[in-house]
Amino acid sequence: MPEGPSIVILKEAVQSFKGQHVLEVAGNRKIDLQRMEGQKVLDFLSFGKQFFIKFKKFSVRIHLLLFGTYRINERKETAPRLRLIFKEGELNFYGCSVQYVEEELDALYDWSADIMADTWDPGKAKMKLLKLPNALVCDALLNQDIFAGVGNIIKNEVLYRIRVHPENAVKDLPEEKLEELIKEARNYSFDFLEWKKQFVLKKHWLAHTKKICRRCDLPIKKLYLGKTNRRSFFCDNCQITYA
DNA sequence: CCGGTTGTTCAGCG
DNA sequence: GCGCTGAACAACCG
Repeated sequence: MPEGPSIVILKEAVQSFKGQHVLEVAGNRKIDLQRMEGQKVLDFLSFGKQFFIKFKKFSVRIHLLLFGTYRINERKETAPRLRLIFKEGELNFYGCSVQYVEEELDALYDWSADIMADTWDPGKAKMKLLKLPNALVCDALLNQDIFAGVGNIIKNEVLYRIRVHPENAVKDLPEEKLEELIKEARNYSFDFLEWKKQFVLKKHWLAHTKKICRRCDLPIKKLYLGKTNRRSFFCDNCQITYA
């Protein structure tokens, strides 16, 4: 479910509830869910992998983490963490983190760091990367302060596409390669979005979970790399180490 | 049926 | 106070 593009799909899918009042709230999250009852949904927003329901005096932040799911106008067997019932339809969230945010969202988030946002700022991403010269690129791509919304799949696919080995340090990449990384992080994320909508995302994976490199026919390596220690799938032969 | 994971936070420790 | 590690959470796929 939950890399940035999937949250964009969620946001688009709930737009019809915008402006509606919450008639009833349920859920097993042990915070004061009733606070939302009677409130009008002013907006639905996303920042990276986070989804927000904006009310007048507060917002609700939902993070689907690894396993979170949602249903719109239908229910799963399991108990929802949060259920919002509107005049016409309902919204159910399962297995996710649900928190209130009291602050203005604009004060908390740098929207230009959201890989999917219209306001995405590649120049700013480059500046942030240059401040982390020793970070491995596999970690840098997962850094939500720089690439909010990029997850492990996007990481692996971007590095494979631009033929960069995941263990390069940021400072070792030639400048144009660093810029290509930034550009492709966004570009692949939009491919992800389209493929996910068409239910053909997996079919398009070139590296993630793959065994053989389609370029050179040699085995794809699977290693847990970097401080993030996440699965990296890459081709030693095709993906360059610059150091 | 078990093992693994598209993610993050937090406690505990040195 | 720092970074690092492991646990915890949770649900579905192969």
